[in-house]
Amino acid sequence: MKRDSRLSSVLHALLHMAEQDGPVTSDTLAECLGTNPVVVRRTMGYLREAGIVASDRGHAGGWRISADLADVTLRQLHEALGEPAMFAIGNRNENPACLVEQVVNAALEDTFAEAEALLLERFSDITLADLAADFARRHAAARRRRKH
Amino acid sequence: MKRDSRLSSVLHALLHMAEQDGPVTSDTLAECLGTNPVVVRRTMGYLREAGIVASDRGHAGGWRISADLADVTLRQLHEALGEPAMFAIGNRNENPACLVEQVVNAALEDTFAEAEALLLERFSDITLADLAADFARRHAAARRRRKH
DNA sequence: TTCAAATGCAACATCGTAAGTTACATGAAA
DNA sequence: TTTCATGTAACTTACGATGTTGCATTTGAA
Repeated sequence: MKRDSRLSSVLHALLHMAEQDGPVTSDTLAECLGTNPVVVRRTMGYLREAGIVASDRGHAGGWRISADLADVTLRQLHEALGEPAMFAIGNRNENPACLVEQVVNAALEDTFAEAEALLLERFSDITLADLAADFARRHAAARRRRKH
Repeated sequence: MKRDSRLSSVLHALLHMAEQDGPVTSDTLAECLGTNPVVVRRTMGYLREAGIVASDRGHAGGWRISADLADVTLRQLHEALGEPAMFAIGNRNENPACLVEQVVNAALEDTFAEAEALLLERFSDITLADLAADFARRHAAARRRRKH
């Protein structure tokens, strides 16, 4: 299964942007992420539509976070990306005439719906500020280790 | 995302087999599932390795369930299929040097691990016998409706 | 014995989609 | 007016489940 890593990508990008003073260019972000600037623009474009980031063209342009870090949850980011499918496992046929298959679908759908609800709930609880704080903690710890 | 529907497929096949007296051929199952007999053999082969079904060659051959319906859980089937990835969303890079990305990965991994644990727990609770009973219930209800 | 019906399996083709790439237009600051 | 940046369309690539073809093998019945 090929996984959608856009949520991971935008989180990585946003935290780097949060560490930076001015705007960050697509080229810089692409280097951080190990990808192509066009891919960065394409993916960050979804966040711009959702009002989470802004982009400036021309000299000294690039990407900025246009929201409060404490207000942006993983769930919002997931929604901004178009709520891609969470699961790599699914029903063979979504609207079967076969009664047997309906039973199978119902059982799987119920189970996956419960798991998706849990995921969305956790996503709602995690903000960019939480992750930035986690980073700051680890960063300080790493610096202490280097001193010894 | 292209989803893995093998779990759905084998459940559908197993319930049809449970309704049947003798062995069921790959051709018959393929028709039920709307697919190709070779795909059926390939997928059911995993269940044979796990001891859940058996296959007979030659005349009057086909597939049989070789376990008690009440003993086979969705979790066992998932394991028999090689425990395919549950999620269509994942980290961009599994072993990043970047501390920022490590923080992102950890947050996502924790969340998805919790959801996966929930899924596996639910899968452990559902047996083929449960689904067969559910089918029998719906089947009877549908027959009653037709009488009116 | 022979034939037909079934699985076993290897090799290859198809398909869908995120990701990657190329090319060029557009806008903003020096 | 030149340079640096994004915006975007069009195309290619990568990948794995799924689909397909072909043939060997086994089994029961005529």
